[in-house]
Amino acid sequence: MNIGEASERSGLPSKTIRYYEDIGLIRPDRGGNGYRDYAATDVHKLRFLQRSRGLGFSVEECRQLLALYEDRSRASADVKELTQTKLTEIDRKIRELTDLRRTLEHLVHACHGNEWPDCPILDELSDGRVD
Amino acid sequence: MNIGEASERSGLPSKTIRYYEDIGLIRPDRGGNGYRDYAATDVHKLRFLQRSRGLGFSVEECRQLLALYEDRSRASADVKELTQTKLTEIDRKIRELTDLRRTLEHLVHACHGNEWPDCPILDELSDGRVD
DNA sequence: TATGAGCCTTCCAGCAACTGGAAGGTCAAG
DNA sequence: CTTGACCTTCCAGTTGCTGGAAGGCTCATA
Repeated sequence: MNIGEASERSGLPSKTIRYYEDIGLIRPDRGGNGYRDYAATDVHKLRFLQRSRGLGFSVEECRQLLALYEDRSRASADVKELTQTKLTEIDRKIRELTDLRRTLEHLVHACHGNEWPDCPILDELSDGRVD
Repeated sequence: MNIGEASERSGLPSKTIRYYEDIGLIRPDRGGNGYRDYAATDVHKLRFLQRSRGLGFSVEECRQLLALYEDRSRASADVKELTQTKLTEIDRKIRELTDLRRTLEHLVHACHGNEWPDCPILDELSDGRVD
């Protein structure tokens, strides 16, 4: 499939897809006409990249995450350790998003009319490190 | 408090804090010596920025989120709509992180030895849009 | 009072991760 | 066989920092 379709299916702009190829994240085939030719696997990877980038992982971190998929010997200790690190990061992100969500909801429902520093819910939010 | 302490308390490098001032996200006082002087409020905002940036919100989105806090008339329809939009985004991010987490765990526990395209768990992961 | 470490300041340059635009080749439809 | 929507490469610009130089401020210690 051409880059346009890959773009549509992955949710990434063509420009970005070419950029990801430049920096070695994906290696699509080329047709006789020089056009890039994407397989379903490539689209999976692109969608994966689209998501993990949007979740605040750097390109280098995404490269590591992709490597977890590509590594045939996933049982290795290295890979397990890396995965564990990433799982911890993901858990932290989920926690932070949940906090953020709670803050926003409370702001709308309970804090209307008050400015930030005076709002008790935001104090509560600050991870116990309020000072 | 000086920028160093604000940095320590917010988790943001001093460089980044000065940059956020450049682009108008925060406006600390200045002491007689020209040093920036951060209040507790500023640190709250900085910590908030540190988190939301790390969760994949753009600086402009963070500016909007901060505005939600600063807007004295939070009951307005505009603000409620913006908040709702952001809540939806946050929910999506949480869902995506949860998926990502599940994928990683499954990869370690169930898929060892197989390559990506053949792994049924990754098919299942692709949001029903596998093709 | 001076000297030095460790802050702080501004300014400018560079990097990461795109993003847009120009200039031109390919392809399917009419 | 042309028109329009694709595709290609290349180069320049933007965003969001990040590092370093050059110099000023502060405070402890000699």
